[in-house]
Amino acid sequence: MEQNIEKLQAIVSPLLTWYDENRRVLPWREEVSAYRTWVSEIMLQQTRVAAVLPYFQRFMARYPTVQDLARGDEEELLKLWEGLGYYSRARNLQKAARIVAEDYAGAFPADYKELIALPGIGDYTAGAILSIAFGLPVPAVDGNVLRIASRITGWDRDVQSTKKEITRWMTEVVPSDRPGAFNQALMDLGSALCLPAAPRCPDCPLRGLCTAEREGSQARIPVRAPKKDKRPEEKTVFLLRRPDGAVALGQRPKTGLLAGLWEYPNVPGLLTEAQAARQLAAWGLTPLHWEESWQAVHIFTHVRWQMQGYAVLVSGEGDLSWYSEEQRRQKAIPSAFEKANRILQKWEGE
DNA sequence: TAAACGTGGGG
DNA sequence: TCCCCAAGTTT
Repeated sequence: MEQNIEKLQAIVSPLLTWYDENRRVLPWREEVSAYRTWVSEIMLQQTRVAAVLPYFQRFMARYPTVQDLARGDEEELLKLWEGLGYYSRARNLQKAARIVAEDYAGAFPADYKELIALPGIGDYTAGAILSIAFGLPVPAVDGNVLRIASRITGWDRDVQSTKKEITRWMTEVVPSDRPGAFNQALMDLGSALCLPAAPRCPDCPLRGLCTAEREGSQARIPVRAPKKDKRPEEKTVFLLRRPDGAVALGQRPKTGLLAGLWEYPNVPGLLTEAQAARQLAAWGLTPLHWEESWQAVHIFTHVRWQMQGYAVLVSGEGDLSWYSEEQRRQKAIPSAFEKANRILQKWEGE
């Protein structure tokens, strides 16, 4: 074990040197504060840097301070978050902002236990904020660190105990003079060179210090958990427009998948056009013109939606709720309904 | 502890 | 087209 810590200690200096020359220029690195580090880390959870960039910029323009976020409207926040996924992150972000604003007078606590008590902040994010924003020598063990540390040490045990073990090692290894740079260097190395499938070992500054590279075991380290099956779901989605331009939308339940976001009316199963016509009648609507139909698949982490879509011009109000273009602009509709969104955009452009 | 929780990009 | 993800946290 001690040997693994020594292997990791050996990478600190060459990694920092590499980082100083190769670090990515990122908006949350240009100007560092606990608030900005926190927001960026939440957005980056399970999300690529390129996807985060535009969201981060818009977010900071709209909510420059934690007080602005605390005072903000949740519906507007979700609209800003629309398309970024894992929407509970946005809700937790605001819950935490309100706690920081009220209980901490707007100043993030530089304390692991207090940070981790905030909604949405777990072990990794607390470590990232403490090291990057507060300069404290704390590890921030994410997927990159797991991958790099297990390869450096040649750790090929199953994934169960890996994170705890590597966190223990990294606690000893994080340099107290540049903890934030060290943690971010690991992220950049993991993103640029120490890739999951095809690591670019010949270009790596840690070549010669890496057990996996020496043994040629990069491909099987870290050991990955077996992938799980996705539950198939079939649904029929209705893009319904009235002659006055109003479109039917519904709000999803407050819990579960895409909680609280808006969606087009939909029912379980793949309906034929005749069945869809009966569904419209059941809602109390009269079809005036069947505009178009489509098929779409949307893959979530654990569910696969197979969708049949119908775009119909209808009359009546029925049991549904109708919204004008102005009202729709303020509602967050997830990417799962992209096809319908696109058709609607086309209509709005006409 | 394992499952739930999104999305867009790359191979 | 399909599979694999990417700076995890919550329950």
